Amino acid sequence: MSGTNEHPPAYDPAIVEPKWRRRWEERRTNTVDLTGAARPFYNLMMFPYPSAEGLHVGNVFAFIGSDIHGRYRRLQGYDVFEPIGFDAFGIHSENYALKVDTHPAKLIPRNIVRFREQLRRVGLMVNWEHELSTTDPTYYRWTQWVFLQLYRAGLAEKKAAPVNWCPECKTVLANEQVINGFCERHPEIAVIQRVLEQWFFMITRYAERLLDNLATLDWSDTTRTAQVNWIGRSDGAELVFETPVGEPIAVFTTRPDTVFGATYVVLAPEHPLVERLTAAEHRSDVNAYLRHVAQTDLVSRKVGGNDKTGVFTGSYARNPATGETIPIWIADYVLMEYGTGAIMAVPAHDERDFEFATAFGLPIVPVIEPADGVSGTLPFTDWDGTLVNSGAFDGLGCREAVGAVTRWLEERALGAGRVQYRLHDWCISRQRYWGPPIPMLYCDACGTVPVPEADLPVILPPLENFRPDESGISPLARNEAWYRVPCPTCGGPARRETDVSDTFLDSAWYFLRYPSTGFDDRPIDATVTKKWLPVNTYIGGNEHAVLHLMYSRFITMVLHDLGHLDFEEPYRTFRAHGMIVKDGAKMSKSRGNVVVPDEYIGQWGADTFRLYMMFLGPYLEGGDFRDEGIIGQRRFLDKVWDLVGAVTAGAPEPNEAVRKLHQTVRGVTDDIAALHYNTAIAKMMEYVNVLRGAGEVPAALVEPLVTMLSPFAPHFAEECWERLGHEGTVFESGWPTFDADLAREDQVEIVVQVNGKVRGRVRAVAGLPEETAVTLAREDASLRKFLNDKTIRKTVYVADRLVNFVI
RNA sequence: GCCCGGGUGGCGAAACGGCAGACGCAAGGGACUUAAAAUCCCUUGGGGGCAACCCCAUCUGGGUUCGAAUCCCAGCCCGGGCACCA
Repeated sequence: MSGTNEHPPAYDPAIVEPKWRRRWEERRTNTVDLTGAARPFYNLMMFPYPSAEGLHVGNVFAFIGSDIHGRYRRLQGYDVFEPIGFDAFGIHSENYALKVDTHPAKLIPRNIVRFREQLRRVGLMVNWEHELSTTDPTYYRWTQWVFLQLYRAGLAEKKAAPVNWCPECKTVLANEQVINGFCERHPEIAVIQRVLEQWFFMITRYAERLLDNLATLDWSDTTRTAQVNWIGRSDGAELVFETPVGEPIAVFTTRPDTVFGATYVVLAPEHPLVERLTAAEHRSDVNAYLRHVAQTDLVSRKVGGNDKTGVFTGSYARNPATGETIPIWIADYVLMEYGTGAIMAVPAHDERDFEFATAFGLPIVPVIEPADGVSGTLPFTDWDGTLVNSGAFDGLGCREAVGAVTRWLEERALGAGRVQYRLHDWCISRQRYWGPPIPMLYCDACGTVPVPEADLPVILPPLENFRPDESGISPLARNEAWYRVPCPTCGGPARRETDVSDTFLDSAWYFLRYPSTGFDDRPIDATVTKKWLPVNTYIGGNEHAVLHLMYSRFITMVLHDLGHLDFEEPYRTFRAHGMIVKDGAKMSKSRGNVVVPDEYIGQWGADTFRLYMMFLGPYLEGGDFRDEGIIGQRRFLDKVWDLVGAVTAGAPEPNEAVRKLHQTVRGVTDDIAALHYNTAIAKMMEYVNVLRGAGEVPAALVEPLVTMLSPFAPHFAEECWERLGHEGTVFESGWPTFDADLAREDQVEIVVQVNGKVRGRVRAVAGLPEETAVTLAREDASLRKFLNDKTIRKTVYVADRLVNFVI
């Protein structure tokens, strides 16, 4: 075998990568002992929706970044659990299935096979023994169980609610499928609204806790801010406007200080008092208006600013502050789902009311004078003003007037302080096929009855034709054999709920299931959950900053309150990574700019590709995908490969390379911890460049490099580790430590400035006292012409870095 | 309209308020080669100068500071999210 002119083998990922993937499987390298682990660390990444196109580079970017974190934690000595699964139910899969005319039950398993293969090839430290899919009855059985827990807790309610309806598709559309009021699939068809019975989760009852807890979480600020805004807390008051029909109109306002300027009241078209307050002679106008509103879809109704429409009811209400009677109008700029569904209109101090009052010739009474005394143009909506035309409150500042006016009205039972949230209750009904059936029954005798937990799962029945139709009722309603069942309570005839639940319910609890996938008789095993949860680090995209992250926090809180969990926040640390775009735009099938990683991984290997994705730009910011420059990462690996092949025995002499090693360990450690992967790679490259210029390189200088590189290029690092004579896995080598003394430079270059401009540099021993350094700087020859005989007014000294003379 | 990001060489980018452009790509020159590829060495923000050096330069305009890519104010552009929320 051995020749005389033996060259070390060149690095070939096509050999190295399959070899190590096989070994990891054989040796169960990525499997953690869930019961025995001493230092459990739960590293979570967002499970993908297994689309027909396969994983794209955006998904892979997210996974690689999370995987690097997991591997880094493992090297620090943690027992890292890094699971993956598939978010395979939902309207995406269903719509795609309809389009290609293949049943999702056939399509999805096919896609999952492809995804698994792609994920495997990326070289993630995934523990495949805990894989899950939301479409698996052993999973959605417990999704249904979660629904029942909420129902038991009184947090699930069925009520009528408007939905978007496309008359052409003959189906309910999600808000995101409505584009400027038109159906996304039929751009010429206007979407209308229809009222259907839907199941809701009462997440609004948790609004305050969801908001307050945010301050305690270690989350990316952008994500936290998004949640704060989504919850949208407003402090204000609910005020009472008496009406001739006995029942008063309650309005919510954040500006009770402007109540003296309320010149009319507006009801949402769906407001319960509309009917009773409509005077006979206005009946036909009102009915015509209500019909008009029903023709408009929910989205374009809210897209607004412009043309206000409305109609007068013919009735009047009493302004609780002035005692005057003011007209009651109906207008669709008032939304039933926010506040009380009615407002007091203060046209002088609200943009929308001003527009409406102008359009319909209603009176505009200013009650706030701008603080600067200049009577500004109306509407004046700022807080910095004083009250006028407001009786005893004239002269008060707006902010103090809020409390004073509210208290005054409260004494007469005409108002009270109130907090309002923008957060809506979570509609979880979908009149669709591809989801877990909602586990409820309707019995003629007993009414609404939950499916007993022992009868779960309610299996989603095979259905040849799952296309939604004009009925607005789920396709499951066509399967009579399935929905007709005896009532579990009385045995009489009952029918199943035929709606399925929202995909966001599937994903709201998947992280709770991963550690417990081995238990088929319970959703969440108490012992294993206590050990592994809450999640230590969750890394994912900010596109889920509100919905998914909010829903999973809510579900976790509810399960905690019911005694199923002993923590109420699911994710200790959340980091939002950036988005990978292509040519400046989000990747999407419709844009045709989706890039899949397969070709690159095939050509360069996973390790080069992983490094490349992470080097593309800051992980937390994302960037535009392009493929120029992959070669740079391959060159880097080749250089490390050559260093590994040429190491010498013996201990390293203290020299420049040793210092650089310790600096590199320090820098890379900090960078990885902060998810600054691009600069971590750059620092390793610098170190490699130093080693290459250093002549003989002892193994002790290369081994820590291999370890630091291993989270980024795991297969490559394993092979190098083996070539360095080690058995086992590099992931048990331990994260390298650094010595601050050895990292310290003993010579520094001090920049000498005159008035902030660099005029010279002096080399000096590090750590010089200020006086010595300043003297040294002043004597520098290149400074002479700038200083000459001028007086130095001030000297600024930054240790080991700079001296600045101000003249 | 509102809320988040972001604007730095030919390109991706770096830079505790302290030498702007680390690291990498591309490009140009050279070495090796019959040749090409690969590899190695050198150059590479703009302008001036034989040169040591000097001037200009981080979207624009102001400000704070001994000193600003970085902090503050105003504006422009790009990306993402929300959208009549009273």
